[in-house]
Amino acid sequence: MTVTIKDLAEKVGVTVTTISRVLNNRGYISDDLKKRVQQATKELNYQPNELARSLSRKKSNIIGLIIPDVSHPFFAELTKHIEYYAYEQGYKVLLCNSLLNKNKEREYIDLLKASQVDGIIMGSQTISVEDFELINLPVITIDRKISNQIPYICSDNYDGGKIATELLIDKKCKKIAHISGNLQLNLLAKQRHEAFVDKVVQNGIEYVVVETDINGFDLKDYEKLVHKLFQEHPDLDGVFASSDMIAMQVVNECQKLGYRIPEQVKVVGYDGIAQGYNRNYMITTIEQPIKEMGKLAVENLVQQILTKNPPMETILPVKLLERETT
Amino acid sequence: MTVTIKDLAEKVGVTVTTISRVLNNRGYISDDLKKRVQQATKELNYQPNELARSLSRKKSNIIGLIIPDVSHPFFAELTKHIEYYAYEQGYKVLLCNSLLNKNKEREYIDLLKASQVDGIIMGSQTISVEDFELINLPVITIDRKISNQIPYICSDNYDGGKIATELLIDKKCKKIAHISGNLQLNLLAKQRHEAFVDKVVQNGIEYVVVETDINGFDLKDYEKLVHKLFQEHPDLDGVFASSDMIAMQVVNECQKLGYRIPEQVKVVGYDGIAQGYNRNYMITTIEQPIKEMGKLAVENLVQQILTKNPPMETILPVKLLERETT
DNA sequence: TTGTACGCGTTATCAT
DNA sequence: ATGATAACGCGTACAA
Repeated sequence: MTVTIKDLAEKVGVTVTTISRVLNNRGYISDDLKKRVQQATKELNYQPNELARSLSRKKSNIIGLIIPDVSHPFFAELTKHIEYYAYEQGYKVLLCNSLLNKNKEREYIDLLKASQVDGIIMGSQTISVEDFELINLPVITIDRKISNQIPYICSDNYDGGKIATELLIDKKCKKIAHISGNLQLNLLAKQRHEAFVDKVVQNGIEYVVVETDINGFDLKDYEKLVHKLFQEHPDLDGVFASSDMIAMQVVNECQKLGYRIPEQVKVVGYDGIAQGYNRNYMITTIEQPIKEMGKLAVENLVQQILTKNPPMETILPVKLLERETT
Repeated sequence: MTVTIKDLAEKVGVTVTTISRVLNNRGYISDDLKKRVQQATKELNYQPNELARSLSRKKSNIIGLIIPDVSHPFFAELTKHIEYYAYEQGYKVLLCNSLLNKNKEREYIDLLKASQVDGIIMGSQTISVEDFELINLPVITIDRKISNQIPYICSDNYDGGKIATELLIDKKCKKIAHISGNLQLNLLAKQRHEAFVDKVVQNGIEYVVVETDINGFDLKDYEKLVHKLFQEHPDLDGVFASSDMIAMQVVNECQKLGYRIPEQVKVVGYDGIAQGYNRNYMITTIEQPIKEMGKLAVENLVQQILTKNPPMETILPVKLLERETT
């Protein structure tokens, strides 16, 4: 049924070796032969079996992408760009949603290794550092520094937190809340929190910090969190949310409560998702260079795969997008 | 370096055949041996090579997912559920964004075949019917009927269009616009358009139809389209948009123009994306059962792979979510 | 410029 | 209950 390199060889009247050579452009081959092979390839509709190739070459040209959840807009966009650049470099991407579930994450890592992927991009982060170091495969993490052995890529979280907080302070906010991602996950994103605290303390501003649940991105949880925040602190006049999704909830809650934005309450989000939910909302935000992050993640990983030595640390600049909520 | 089944066999003191048997639970094996193998597997940290397995078995347990763009919230969510159910059934998913580019789509199809995927879920749809039938692999399409040979899955587009249009008519709209997806793509989604036209004509309502560009989901294009629509038809009092993304643009444009919603203009969207951009926007919408679609797509495809005969046609019901824009 | 023969890691068929 | 060996489809020293 399936036509193999043998059939091709027979048809052309040479051996498989020669065919393989032609197909991979290795060594010397006569132009005449080249054409005959191409011809036969068309006629038989031959397609090389990548599985067999990978097995023989010990290289699958597949990279694994582990993220918490593609349906989160930040990761959706990141995934899009990763896929794009991976394809450009000749790699396929195997998509893995960990759902921030430790077991699924670990299982996926094993599965990826068993599948002989050439490398892994980790945008998820629940397993321990030790588990991580057992991976024994090219890996790059997004927004998390695991150890000195594993390259990571992130945007300048501290700077982002600083810019956001300073903006609110400049705009005369007197009591500012920071809604942070979960801090136990030990992401670099927690530097946004650090910058926030540094700035409000430096300026002697009253502040409050709350953090989201460790289990992911449930909008309803955000809703509750925000609701509770304003119940306990009705006098807030500034909010720095650690994602645009959260910021949207803040805007909604304020509308419900009848607080005018930006007159009474100012809101700054984070991420700057291009597909524009946020853009529609016109929320002031700190934009991460998601496309660039995806691109560099792929490039760094490919470098590792080719046993070059890519940078261990890649920190990309963020940008303030001031819109209608400040 | 890498430990293979041979190493295991040596260590345990049997042949690879026996090991393979134990690993795959085939035939009779003594309990004692079972334990020794498990023991050795742990000690050597052995992991079967899925590539070799797939090659030998002629089954990769990989399914290809071709969609226009994961960063579009509808597909992001669909992808999430597809990945979830695929994983549950023991399949990995290879992610392919066609970006609605005919060539990339075709290249990806070839790549997937070469990679020996067991089947393909097609959420993208630019290539021709003939090209499609050449695929010669289990395939299921989302929202497109290709031929009588290829199963498809969709929600009830006609009903959705009907419900949306009727709602606007019931609410006394006198001039209604429908912003449709591109009709040349020949998606089943065009039935929304058909239902719209049927209903407005039946009721003698003034109407106008515009359709989006064929090249994808650029928000800026939506913006222009909507802007132009209201320029040419400032007297619109109802809009049925074929996606929530577009509906959001309509809401924005109305705000810019100072049209009050829902008093002066009523808006109905489509999709009902759970992650809630729309939910935040509180746009009345027709909800597609995205999770169910993902689940059934995977199940149908797996059935095909196992050479059962799954249904050729799966049409799921939609639901009106009435919120604040009608 | 082309061919021979073996290896990649696993499964499957037939024996024993 | 376990083993020997071919097969899966391709790549690659080494030869010729």
